[in-house]
Amino acid sequence: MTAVSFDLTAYLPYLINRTGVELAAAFSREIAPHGVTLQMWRVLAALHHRDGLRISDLADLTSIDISTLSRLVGKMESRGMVNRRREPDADARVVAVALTPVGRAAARAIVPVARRYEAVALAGFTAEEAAALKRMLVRVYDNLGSDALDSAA
Amino acid sequence: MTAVSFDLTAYLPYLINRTGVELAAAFSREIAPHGVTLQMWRVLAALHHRDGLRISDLADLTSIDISTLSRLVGKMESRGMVNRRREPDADARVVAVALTPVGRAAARAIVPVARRYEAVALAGFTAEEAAALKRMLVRVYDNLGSDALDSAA
DNA sequence: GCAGAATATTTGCAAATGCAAATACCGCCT
DNA sequence: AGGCGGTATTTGCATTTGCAAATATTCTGC
Repeated sequence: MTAVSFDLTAYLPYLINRTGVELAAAFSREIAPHGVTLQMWRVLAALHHRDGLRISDLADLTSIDISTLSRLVGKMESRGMVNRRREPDADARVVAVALTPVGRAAARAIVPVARRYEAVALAGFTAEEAAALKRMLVRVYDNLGSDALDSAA
Repeated sequence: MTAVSFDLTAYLPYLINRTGVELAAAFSREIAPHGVTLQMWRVLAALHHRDGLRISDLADLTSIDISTLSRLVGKMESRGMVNRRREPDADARVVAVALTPVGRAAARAIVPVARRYEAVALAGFTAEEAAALKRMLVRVYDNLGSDALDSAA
């Protein structure tokens, strides 16, 4: 600490960022053998959770920028993991992204790895503690949603 | 949920990632007026916490890749926020990065914003809850450190 | 004291990223 | 019916990113 003393190691954004980065790096290594990048996994997981999502829904669910996602979906499509369709009888602006059998198989193959990985992250936690952690993360996320950033000095 | 049912919304890496991304995006907007990017703030915060760090220490503390950091420090140096020095009587491979008065002033100006921002993120939390959340994040981080990724199926 | 393994940082390069503009389409209002 | 503001996605473009190789320096064993 210099001057205005600011304890980084007790600063929530710092703790969340480093945990997220570490989690991402380690998990990327885990799934690399499956020929899938972390971002691709995020898309697969979202579609596994609920198939036929629109690009913008995927953006919400994966926290990936829409433009990046548009290109990523294109890449995944060319690899035969997903397909885009414009529903004929629906809003022609929206693109529904759906898993192909290949994509579904990849998702199914990775889900157990993801579960195991979560277990590693939560080693030593009781079910109660893990649930409490998750609830708190949801609360933090919700706090950020309602942009309460006004009380300027 | 499709087939193998995987509840994304209760999946820790998902919860952490989206919170981290949201936190980063919102905070970036907050500090943009200060002419500082989020990554620059991370470096400033690390140096404010402890000045004269080496590039590799900064990488540990900020979770930024070393090569990215090398370039970022260069940019910050050219903006007069930090300076690099090779200590004459020490290991000549290492570069110590130190805040300049300009960098220190920027850090001091942003610290209150950061504090306020943390308060927004933790709105509705008791001090006890906030501390519990932080402790758990540290535990998760530590769990990932000791690479316990072996129990292959 | 010196060759070779190890460590700290920088740099080359291709890929990923994100903002903003372009495109395509919807739907309301008159 | 027709224009206009709004929404979904894609694309242009400059920047950021990260891996791997290059560089510079230290350390170890002989």
